[in-house]
Parts: sequence; C-alpha cells; structure tokens
Amino acid sequence: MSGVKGQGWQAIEAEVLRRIHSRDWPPGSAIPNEAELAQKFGVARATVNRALQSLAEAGLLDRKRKAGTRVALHPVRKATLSIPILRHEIEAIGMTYGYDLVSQTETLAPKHVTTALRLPADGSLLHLRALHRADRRPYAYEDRWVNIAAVPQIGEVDLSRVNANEWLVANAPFTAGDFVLSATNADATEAAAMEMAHGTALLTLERTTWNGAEPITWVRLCFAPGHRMRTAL
Amino acid sequence: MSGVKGQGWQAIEAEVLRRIHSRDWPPGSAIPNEAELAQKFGVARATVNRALQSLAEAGLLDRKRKAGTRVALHPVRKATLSIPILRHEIEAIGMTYGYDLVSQTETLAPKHVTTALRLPADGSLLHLRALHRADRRPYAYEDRWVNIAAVPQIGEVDLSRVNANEWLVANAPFTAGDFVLSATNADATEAAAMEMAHGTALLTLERTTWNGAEPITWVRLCFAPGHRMRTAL
DNA sequence: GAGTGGTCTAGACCACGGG
DNA sequence: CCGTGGTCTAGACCACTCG
Repeated sequence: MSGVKGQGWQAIEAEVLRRIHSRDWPPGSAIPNEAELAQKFGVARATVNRALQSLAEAGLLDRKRKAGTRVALHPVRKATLSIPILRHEIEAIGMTYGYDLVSQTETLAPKHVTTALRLPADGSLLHLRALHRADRRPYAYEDRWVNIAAVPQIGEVDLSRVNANEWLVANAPFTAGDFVLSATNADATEAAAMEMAHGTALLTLERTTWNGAEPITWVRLCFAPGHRMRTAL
Repeated sequence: MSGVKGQGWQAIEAEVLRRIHSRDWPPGSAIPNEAELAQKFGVARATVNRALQSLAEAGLLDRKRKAGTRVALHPVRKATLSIPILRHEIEAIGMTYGYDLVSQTETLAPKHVTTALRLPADGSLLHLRALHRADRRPYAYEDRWVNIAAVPQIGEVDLSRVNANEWLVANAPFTAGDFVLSATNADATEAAAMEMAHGTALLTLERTTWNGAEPITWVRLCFAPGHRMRTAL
C-alpha cells in the first residue's frame, strides 16, 4: 500500500505536507519514524529521509535524534530574498543600468563602520559614495567603506568606471556576511543625490562581509522611494 | 588520495568551496563531474552529489544535466529572513508582549487588497487593525484583511483577546504566500497609533497568503522606527 | 546518441540524546 | 542503554539536454 501519488521523494514530501495541513498530524504531534514511513509508503528509508529533511529545512518539522520527528508548533516561516547585483536587477526589468561615482576618499571611518567590521577605530579606509541608476533615474545610493588592507589591488582600479560592488564580487570573495534591512528617512545628502524630498522613507540595506576573519567591506544601500523587495513563501 | 579534511559530505563541500575561493575553479569554469570527484575524494558519488547540491542551492554552483557543474558567474546571494510570530520575536529579546485591537469591521476592501488576494472587488472582508507592543511600547502596527469565506470560524473568535495572526497560524494553514518589504512614511493614522512623528520612515512588510487557490488574508505590518531585520549570509 | 546530474535501493554504521 | 535520525556505500536506472 503506497498511498502516494506521483513518484520520488517530492511525492513523499507532498503527502506528508497534506497530512500536516489536513491536521492528520496536528502541530506539535510526533509523526512515525523514518523506517515506519518507508514501509508504509513502500520506498527506501533514504527516500523518506530526503523528504523529511526538506520539510525540516523549510521549518515545518522539528527533528531530533531519538526524540523523533514532530510537526513544528509555530512554523517559523523563512523568506528567502535573492540579492542580485544591482546591474542585473535593473537590466532584468528591461531598464538601462547607470553608475555614477560621487566621491572617493581615504579617511578614518566612523565608529559604527569600524564596529561593524570589527576593526580598530584608528585605521583609514577607502570611502566610496555612488549612485546606481535605472534608465537615468536614481535607483539606489551607495555608501561604502573598503578595508584596503584586505584588497590592496583596489587601489589600482578606476572606480569611476568600474562598479566597486562588481569589482569586489569578482576579485574579493567573502566567506561570511551580515545583512540588515531597515527603513530610514532620507538625509540631506541622500535627498540631493537621489533628487527627492528630504525625509522620504528609504528601504536601507546594510551589508558587512568578511573573508575568514578579515573584514572586506561595509556597504549601505538606500533604495529609491517605493522600492519593494519581493519573495514567495 | 583523499585530499579532504574531516569527514562526511560537509568536508567535500568545504573542499569545493576552498577551490572556488582560491580560484582553482574560477567563476564560470566547469568542475569535474560527480563520478570523477567521487574517485578523487575517495567517497561514493552520492556523497559528492549531496555536497554539490548544497552548494547549488546556496547559489554558488550552476548544475545542468549533460552540461555538468559550473562555478556560478555571479553568485546570487540569498538572504534568508526568519519571520517569527511577533510574540516570540518580542519575548526572545526579553520583553513583554502586548496586543491591542484597534478596530474590527466587516466592509468592502480597497482595490489594492482585493487585487493582491485575487478576489473580486465587491465582496466584504473582515478588517482588523491592531497594535503589537513590546514592554508597553509600540512595536508594530498591523492592518489586516481576512477572507471570511475561507475561515468562517473566525467570526466566533474574540479578536480583542486573541491575536488574529496567532489564531490564523493555528487554525488556517496556508500553502502559498507572497511577501513584500518596503519603506513607507508614517501616515496620520500610523503616527497616532505608534506615538511618533508623522512622516517617520517605517519598515513595512506586506504578506498575502492562500490555501491552495483560496485567499486567506492580506496583512501589512509597519514596524516601529529603527526596526532592523537581520540575517547572516 | 551519449554524458551528466537526479534519484532510488538495500544495507550498514554511527552520533546524538531521551529515559 | 538503545531508538532515532544522519550519513555513507555500491550499484542501478532514469531524465534531461547538449552537440
């Protein structure tokens, strides 16, 4: 008796999902162990394992050795945002990408930057400000600090022609990062750069990246008013 | 010759990652096929498969049958945001959760709501407005529309005592959803409810959920000023 | 057509952790 | 202790897709 439509581990996944949604297996309850399910469904245990791992990763099941598998009490939904290169994001919606370097200096970084990068406060960093455009109109304002010690070659790059983000992606791989979304009112600088009213609400993304223990860059992107980050659940 | 430290598919994953970061396998290049890698690493092909699938899911590899596996040209980073129940989010930081129902009516929904839910514009929906508090202070303002036809039992719930979100999570499972993040300036209603200045930038989350093809609810959450959604990369 | 990843199987051993 | 999930193996068949 299989009781499963279709084939493969996705069919098992679907059937388990159905039993969760139908309250056959209500939130918090334990479901049969892998060996049992494998027998009921007429498949190998590895196949059941694949299906349950997928559901556990999605947050719908809680699995523990010996304790078994339970339906999550409060399915912590996970929204996965894709963070494409801005150029691709813009070109994907059929617009023309543009990039203007606003300023480039080497100076002491403010404390919130050195803190985020876990760097001593007394080193100087490369500070870049730039504007990304879609069909000539402001799309996002970038404020970036780069740890030159980690990527000395960036000193030889003409950053008014080469997008710093793309250069870093291609030349300074990172192994870990930190990512924060918030909303901020546009300050005078941002308002001027993006040609909008002071105080406008901006979706703001701050990202810090490391290569191993070595800090690479801190960047803050302010998106144009009305920008939406969208994903499916 | 294994050439791999540690054990298990994660060791394989780490070794592949190392070769990508070290530019042994530069972006865009093809890497050996699974059978070959399995032999080099001295493991079964299934183990290599597990490791490569993990990296592909993370966006670092592009895999195609027959074409083989290539290092992603532009690793599209994926940020996974956990969306916990507000109560848990607040209690997790050691604060006391509070919930105030501001209004509850049954009325025609505005067009942007019916559109998002894919419902005809002439039906009436349950409209809720509520304030979530952390240690008595406003934490998030909720504007929700519920498709009563999909969850008729909600009519019998005292929503001034029971959090609508939590009731729905427990009683109206959903199979699909839509999720949008943006920044908005607080309007008069929100400013009053959250006790802050008009025009303050608010991180705004809009979520639409369905059970199969049946729309369940549309909700818009405005978080208090300074709210940050954080994740690792 | 043929190479490559996707998946299944049966069996095995191990690590974790609840009772 | 000992049940449960986590993982590995060797072998097999299949599905996709490039050339």
